[in-house]
Amino acid sequence: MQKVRTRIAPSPTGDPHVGTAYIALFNRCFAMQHGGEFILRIEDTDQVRSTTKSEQDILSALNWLGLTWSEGPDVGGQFAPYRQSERSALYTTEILKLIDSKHAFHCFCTAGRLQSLRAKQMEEKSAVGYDGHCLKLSIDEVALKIATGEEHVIRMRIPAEGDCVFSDMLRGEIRISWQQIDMQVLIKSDGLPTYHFANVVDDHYMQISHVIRGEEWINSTPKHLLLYQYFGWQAPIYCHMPLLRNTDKSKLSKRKNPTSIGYYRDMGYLPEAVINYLGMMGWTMPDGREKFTPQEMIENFDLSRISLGGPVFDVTKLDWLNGKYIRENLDDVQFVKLFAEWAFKTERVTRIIPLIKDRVERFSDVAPLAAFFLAGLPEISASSFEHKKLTSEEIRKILQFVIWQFECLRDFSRDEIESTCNKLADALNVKIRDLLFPLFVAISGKSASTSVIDSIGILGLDITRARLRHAIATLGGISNKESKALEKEFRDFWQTAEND
RNA sequence: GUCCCCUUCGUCUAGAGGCCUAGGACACCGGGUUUUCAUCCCGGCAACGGGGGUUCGAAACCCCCAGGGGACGCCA
Repeated sequence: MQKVRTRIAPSPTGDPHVGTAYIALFNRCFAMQHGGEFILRIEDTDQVRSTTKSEQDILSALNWLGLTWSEGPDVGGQFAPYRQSERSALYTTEILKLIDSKHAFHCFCTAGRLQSLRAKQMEEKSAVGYDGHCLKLSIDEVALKIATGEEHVIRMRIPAEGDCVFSDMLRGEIRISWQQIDMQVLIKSDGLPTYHFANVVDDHYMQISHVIRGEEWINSTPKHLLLYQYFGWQAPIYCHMPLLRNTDKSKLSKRKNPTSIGYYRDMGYLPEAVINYLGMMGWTMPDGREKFTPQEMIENFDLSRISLGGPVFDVTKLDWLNGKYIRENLDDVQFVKLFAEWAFKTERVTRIIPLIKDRVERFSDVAPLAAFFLAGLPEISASSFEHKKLTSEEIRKILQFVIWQFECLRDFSRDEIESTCNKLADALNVKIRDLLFPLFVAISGKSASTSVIDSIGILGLDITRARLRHAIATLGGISNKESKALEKEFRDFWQTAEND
């Protein structure tokens, strides 16, 4: 039997997501249960959004959780490189095969044409998708257009009729009509492959035996299978996991939940507890015990025990489990060590001390001044935000805009935070000190504290966002309707700011 | 809108046709231990989405409906 090889293939386009860790956990667990290999591949074919910082953050977050891999961009391996941006030559030779066999074709349609096509299809309520316009081009026409340097993409052909039938390890037979499948772009106009193409090529050459991924991929599986068929390769076995959910059952998102692994680290969760908690999303030990290690999970793993209902990521239960780990797994010596490592990282303390030094007359003043750097969410109430000029509504708006602005920052540095606040104060036509007032309360729990801008920089985006969101919730929250209006206003503001 | 997936307590789940009067855990409520609180222990509340079949028997199997979710990008 073929050796089991699974992978996690994150895209380095944002914060390390708990959903990535969740899927990684099950892939790794399955591979190790079968004495196979678990590998990590970076899918950075989106040149615009991929960043090396994000890649580093993702690797370190997965490492923090103990989700180690035996092959990856950092450790190498026999199928290196493990970063798609370094594998371009391979995609180029592979796409040629599909063009030769007429399974792929050049498409010169403009974005404008595709847009109006889609609009027309929507209006006629017919299926939305590429209409095969460039399929009619002769070989000579194509050659000419390429020779003149006309911008183009490469798409895959899709059968006109029939169904794609495949078997999912968890869900059994799934049948999707080819008419539902669009002629997917395989190579973008920048010459780089899309996810669908690179993913199939790499999974083949990296000898991936089982693809365990989120159920959001079910509908594109036919494309992937078809590519394997076009190439004459053996396809892996697919297994689509349920998606982690927000409390309202929608797909877990940072708008509604802390999704960044960094948040859980910065809040002082133990990696063992977080990974245990993820392991009980959709899966249970045969004997029903809830506290277990990754090793115990591997020893008892049974993929068929996965339940398919989308599990709600419920922080309350994670809190209980984390407390259980702290109480039961840490003796006092270990507690001291881990707590100190978490709280007193030299680099961090070095940044905090200058902020409080001028305010300290005795060392006994330090803890009250700096406590909020070591805390989770401050204890605040709506009355904490009472202000002589700003209404509660204005304050909620400020807080929300600040969150959205912070999320756009490339580099969450003190200076960027400051200029963001200044810009926002201008745009909202309030004084900077008034704009900052709700931030002081939200971040430190008090209207007076150390520089809130420096504090935010030290706390980092994950904790900052959680506190700002908590403040909004304390003020009664923002209704859906209100949120829509704010989003529109925010976009307008952003556009005018861009034009400056 | 079209297609696909899913559906047991508020939440995570057990359940592979009779062991189900549906079990455990979190949360919540009550009680006990504790100088207080927390921990810990004990107890309580609370669910098979609806309708049809199949069967001697359905939470479990089939069909329909409803609800939820996802996909429909030169993002992954």
